[in-house]
Amino acid sequence: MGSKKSLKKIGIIDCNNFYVSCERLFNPESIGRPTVVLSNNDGCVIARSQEAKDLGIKMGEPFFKSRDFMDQHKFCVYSSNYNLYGDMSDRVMTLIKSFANDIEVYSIDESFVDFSNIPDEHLLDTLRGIKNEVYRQTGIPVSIGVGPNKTLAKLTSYFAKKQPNYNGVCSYWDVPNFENICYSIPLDEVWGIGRKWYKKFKNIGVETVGQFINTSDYTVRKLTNVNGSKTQLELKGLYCYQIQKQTKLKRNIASTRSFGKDVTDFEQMGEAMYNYIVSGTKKLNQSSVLANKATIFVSGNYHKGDKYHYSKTINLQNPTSDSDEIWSQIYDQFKMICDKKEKFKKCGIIFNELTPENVIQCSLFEEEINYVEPPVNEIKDWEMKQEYITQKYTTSWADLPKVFV
DNA sequence: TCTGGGGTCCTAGGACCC
DNA sequence: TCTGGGGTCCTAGGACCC
Repeated sequence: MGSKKSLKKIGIIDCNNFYVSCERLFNPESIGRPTVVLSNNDGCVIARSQEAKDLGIKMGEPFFKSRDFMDQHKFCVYSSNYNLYGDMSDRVMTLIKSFANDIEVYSIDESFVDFSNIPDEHLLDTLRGIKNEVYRQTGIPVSIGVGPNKTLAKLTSYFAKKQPNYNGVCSYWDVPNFENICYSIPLDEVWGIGRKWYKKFKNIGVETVGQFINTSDYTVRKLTNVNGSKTQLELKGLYCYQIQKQTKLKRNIASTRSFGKDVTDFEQMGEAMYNYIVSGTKKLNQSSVLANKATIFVSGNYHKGDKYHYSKTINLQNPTSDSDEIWSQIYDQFKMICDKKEKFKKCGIIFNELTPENVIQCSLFEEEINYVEPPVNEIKDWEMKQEYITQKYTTSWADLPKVFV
């Protein structure tokens, strides 16, 4: 037990069924009923309550396919409301930060926390305390896993959720026979092993975490990349992925969207793209950065077999967040990639090589930009669908009820 | 006329994550 | 009829240079 002292104790705190939990705070009628939250365009299911999971609703399932089933079972269905989730996330993360210094906000509903300074004998009590306090102050239930590194923390939180007796808090060092249990955990439950890699390993007879750990590093490296190797090392107990205490500057900012319907008209494509440029530049401004490059793309309806995707990266003449400047500079290339097909389902723009806007850049040769008129069009096939949005409560935080106190 | 290797940079595409 | 959006990182391959 003494050797444990030298190890890191890395925790993962994640919110259970986060979007559903947020909706339930303001729509209490959904508590106890199967509940789902839909993606943009009400396209597919991106969050499920436990009741929905128990009824067999899968993550990413197309909504139209299970709509009738959901009606029959009296589901509560919500279009996604990212303002609400973002606000709730801030509250939860701020609270967690008040308990621990070294925290990495990893996603909207998860953070890694370094608990290394907490004595072994107090670890579980501390974690339970955090779980209870987050629930008491925000109404959001969380699960916590802790282990010697991020990968094992994640795997441990899988236990915390799966096994009711852990009550949402689980330590790697308290799981009896962890090594043996690994032979009953499917490899794709591991953080860092996705669908494609799982398939590759399955093909060579490696299907469980235990088997993966015992696969030669040569094979792992051959079937994956350096990150696959790191994942294997972490499962063996080594520490490879650091906690990022400082939030890193974003490297890219994107604005992309699927259309409500297929779009065939170049004018409409142009209008959609221009709109995404405008909303993308708003994000640039919010982050106080300018873009040096822009990648534009158009693609077909993947699910209908139109698997084409054309993209082009454009070097912008000056670092900029001006939508008309950007529109003018991408226009020719955009027309070119649109000419390759006549039917599209999606397009977007990704800004790359971002620089802080307060750093003034002087270019030696100020080139003239040939401005292109922004498009105007009446018909908007590309606009998205949102039938189940609940707008309330997101604008006024003073009205936020303190539930579940 | 024929023949090379090594380096950088860029981009597209593919894997992963939530 | 109807299948998300926004990120990160890695790698292969082409262009170009010496």
